[in-house]
Amino acid sequence: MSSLGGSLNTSVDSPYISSFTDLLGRSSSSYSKQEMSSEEKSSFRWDFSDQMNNQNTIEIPKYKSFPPSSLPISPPPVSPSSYLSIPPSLSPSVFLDSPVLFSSSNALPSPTTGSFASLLPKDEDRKYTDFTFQSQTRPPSSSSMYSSSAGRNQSEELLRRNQENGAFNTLNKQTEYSAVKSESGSFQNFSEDVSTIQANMGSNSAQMHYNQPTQYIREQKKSDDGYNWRKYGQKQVKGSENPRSYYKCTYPNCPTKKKVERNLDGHITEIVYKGSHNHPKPQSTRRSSSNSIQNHAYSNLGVLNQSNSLLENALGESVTTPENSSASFGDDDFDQGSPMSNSRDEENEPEAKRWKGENENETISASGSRTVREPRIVVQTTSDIDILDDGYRWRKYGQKVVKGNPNPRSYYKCTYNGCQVRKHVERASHDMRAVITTYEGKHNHDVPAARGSGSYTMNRPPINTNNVPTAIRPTMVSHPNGGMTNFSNSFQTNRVPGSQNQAPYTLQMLQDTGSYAYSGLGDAVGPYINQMQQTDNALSMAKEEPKDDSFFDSFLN
DNA sequence: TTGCTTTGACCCTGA
DNA sequence: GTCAGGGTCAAAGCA
Repeated sequence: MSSLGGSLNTSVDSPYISSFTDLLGRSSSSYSKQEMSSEEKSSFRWDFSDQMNNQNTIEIPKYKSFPPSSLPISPPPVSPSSYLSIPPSLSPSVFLDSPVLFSSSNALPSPTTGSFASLLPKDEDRKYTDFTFQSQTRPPSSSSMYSSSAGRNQSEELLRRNQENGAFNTLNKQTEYSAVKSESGSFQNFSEDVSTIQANMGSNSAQMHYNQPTQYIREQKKSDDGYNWRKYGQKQVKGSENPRSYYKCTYPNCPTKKKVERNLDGHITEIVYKGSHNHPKPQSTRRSSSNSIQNHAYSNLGVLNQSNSLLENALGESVTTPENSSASFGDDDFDQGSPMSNSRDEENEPEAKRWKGENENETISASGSRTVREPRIVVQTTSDIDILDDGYRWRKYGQKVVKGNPNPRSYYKCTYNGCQVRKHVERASHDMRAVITTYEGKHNHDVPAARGSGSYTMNRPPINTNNVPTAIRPTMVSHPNGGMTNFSNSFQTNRVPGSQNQAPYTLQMLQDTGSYAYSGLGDAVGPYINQMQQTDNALSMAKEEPKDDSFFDSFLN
């Protein structure tokens, strides 16, 4: 869809265009994508900036209008000034930060992240045998964002240099993680795709998946998540044909439990962890009883985040944004093996209360302190809540289908170090466009500075100068700090609620700053832009390699 | 014998 | 108080 140079078009073929347009001001239009004329598509594509100003002059389908299979997958003639361009120096991490990277032509995105809850294959049967970091056997595809192998070669060289320079300190960690994930039999695809993106992004981290020593893979084959589990129950839960199995950590006095749902094929459809391990990961090579299931609910996202770190390391960049510091799969974090250990300390707090707590609004920290959270419920009848995010960084840590709503409820926690705020998001059962967001707790920090703002020091080529200094930060629908606020579909030059330090987000920032664009725009626009781009890629992926929805589902868990 | 899974019953919680 | 649903227990069976 885009050139090797890193330009990413904002083709309207992305379903998120609609959302973005909603964000830009459309409030109620909702004709299908198929109804969009080519002129409109072209208009939006080539005059994106104009659309920013003429918010009400174009109707864009809502998010449900997913692109047809006839998406253009061959690289279009790229005019860097014509598309919403992202310079090649853009940190690929932004592409890894949103699960929308993996899109589906027939799946609804996550209400919050835009992630597609079900896409990638989840084929346990494949397990280890077909996992390899070396398998970039898929020929360059026109559906890839970029198709040049030259960029990859260059990336390899850069990667090698970075490794020599010690910039790949976390490589092994990543390898371990990836290998672990491979046990689901599906991670290879993810790795490939990420790598493809990275390579195509011109990143020197492109080969990180391909160059990793296989010894780590073998090591990881020895165990699952490293802990030993004992199944203590199984139930057929209502509303799902999938039996749910209950596991306990076999370590003495370890309170950790997990419940696993499998579909009829035996594939994991959901894993929910309860509590955290109070012990180091057993060194035993004995396989755990949970049959090679990983910490899907936590590590799946972690791989994205750690990929970020790897990319950044590979790029030799210093990325110190709160998200990266808290959400990246850190180093020893994952080694702890705890389902909750993929982040910082606050992540390690017992989750017993949250699994099925006496009080859903109460959590008990490891030290015994209790945190009572006040739930807030906001019904958002927007087309896509992804764009209407609240400016904070959220990391998905779970997902489940709750009674009364066939739509899965996505669970997120604030990635800010020490912040206890959580939220869960679900689409209303009666209206898929309505999203119910429940916040728990209050942020103990401002809206985090936009990722990369001031942190990315990449050289960026000048790009589109057709700047439109229109603030594209949407009015927040709700805010954990300030409670609910009225939602407006109009763009405003407003500051992020709760933050006094952030400058208004402007499209100019987006266009001028290149890689800053994503970060500078914060969560509101960045993810959207990510989505636009990633969706293009993801859709191409989906077209190229039909994937089992379930894996992606687990990936998001 | 040990450790694990299976499975029906029981308990708890919330509506 | 009743009922439904989810989580847990524990006996039985299996490897």
